[in-house]
Amino acid sequence: MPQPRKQHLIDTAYRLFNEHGYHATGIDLVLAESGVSKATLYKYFRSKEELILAVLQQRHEQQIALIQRTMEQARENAEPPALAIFDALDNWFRSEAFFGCNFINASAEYAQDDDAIHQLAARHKARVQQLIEDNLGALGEDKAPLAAQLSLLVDGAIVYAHTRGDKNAAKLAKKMAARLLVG
Amino acid sequence: MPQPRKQHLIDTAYRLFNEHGYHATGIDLVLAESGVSKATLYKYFRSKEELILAVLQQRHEQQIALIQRTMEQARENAEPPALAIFDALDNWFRSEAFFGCNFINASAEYAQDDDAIHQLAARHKARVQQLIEDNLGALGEDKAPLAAQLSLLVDGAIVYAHTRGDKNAAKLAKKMAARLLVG
DNA sequence: GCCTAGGTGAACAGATCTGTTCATGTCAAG
DNA sequence: CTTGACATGAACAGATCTGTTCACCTAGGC
Repeated sequence: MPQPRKQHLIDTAYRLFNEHGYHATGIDLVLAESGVSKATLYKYFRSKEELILAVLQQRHEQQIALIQRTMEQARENAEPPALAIFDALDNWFRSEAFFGCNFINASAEYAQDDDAIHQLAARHKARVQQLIEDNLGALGEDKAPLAAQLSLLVDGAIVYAHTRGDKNAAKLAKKMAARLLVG
Repeated sequence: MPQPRKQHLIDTAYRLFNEHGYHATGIDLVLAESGVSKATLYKYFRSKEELILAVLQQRHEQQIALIQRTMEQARENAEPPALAIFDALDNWFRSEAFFGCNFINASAEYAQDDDAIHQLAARHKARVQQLIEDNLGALGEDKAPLAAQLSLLVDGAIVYAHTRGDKNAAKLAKKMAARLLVG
């Protein structure tokens, strides 16, 4: 087993950061909830910031994989891949563990754009947007701005759902996305 | 002069909360930057949370007033008031002091939906959406979902601009909004 | 001059934060 | 049985946090 405790720390921290935010979640709480000792945490991570970055990095990879799977499945069903993202959002909003997007929330807490955490969030969003663009199919040469608009809709839906506690945000955004795709 | 120090505390705290976030901004920093003593702060506010709520409440009133003014001016110029909001966003994104929306950021840091700060943010967003709905003009009976969609676009533009540092988000959102309004 | 209201500055309490150190415990391989 | 790798628990340092208290100062009204 490769580093089971490191992984357990990341998973526990991920949950707590979501529920209570990054600054509000102390290292001691992560340790208590995970049952790992403080010395072990600081063996795997040089600082709390490094733990945060590891959590976001893992979440980044999971999200990208989920989006790719969702789009692939949609293409098999002869549906527009870009629209399928909003169905995935809909599922997410209706799950118990929805406290907004990790990256948007991290951007909010680390608001300065030269902060490493803020920049990681920006890179994640750019990667998602690129993924959308790559899956637009044969839609003329204006793919880039269209992907940007769809990406903006994704962020809008997430924030709308979280701040207002309104789980219908994904459907709302999907209608707008569908309009964009018909040209 | 009615309570000039109280106002000064709110203004200073507003700036610092924006730049560094709510948890990351300590009371002591607000005091140092404002030049007010700690005893005075705790005379006007029973706790840090109350100061945060006062900052958000003031920001709420200012935002509502700005949106109303923007829409009124647009109507005088025979432009769609709902679209004018995105021009106001564009100005905001290009100003120096743009660190995202106070209410979205506060929602992110106080992620639990039963938190007083989270709820104040939700009420603000609902009020803005109501304002949009009231200014849709003669657009059939489906004003409510249209206002919700425009509100989602506003949030999307703000988050897009802040996380990615892309100031063109307002124009991107405005194009989508214009599409929605033509019916 | 005197009183009062409001503000300051500084000290203080008590909690909590990140990060370090180290003696002890455990367990598997040789 | 011994060794080594790994983890624990607890104490510790030092900073920082919110919130309280109080002696002092200052300015305006009488």
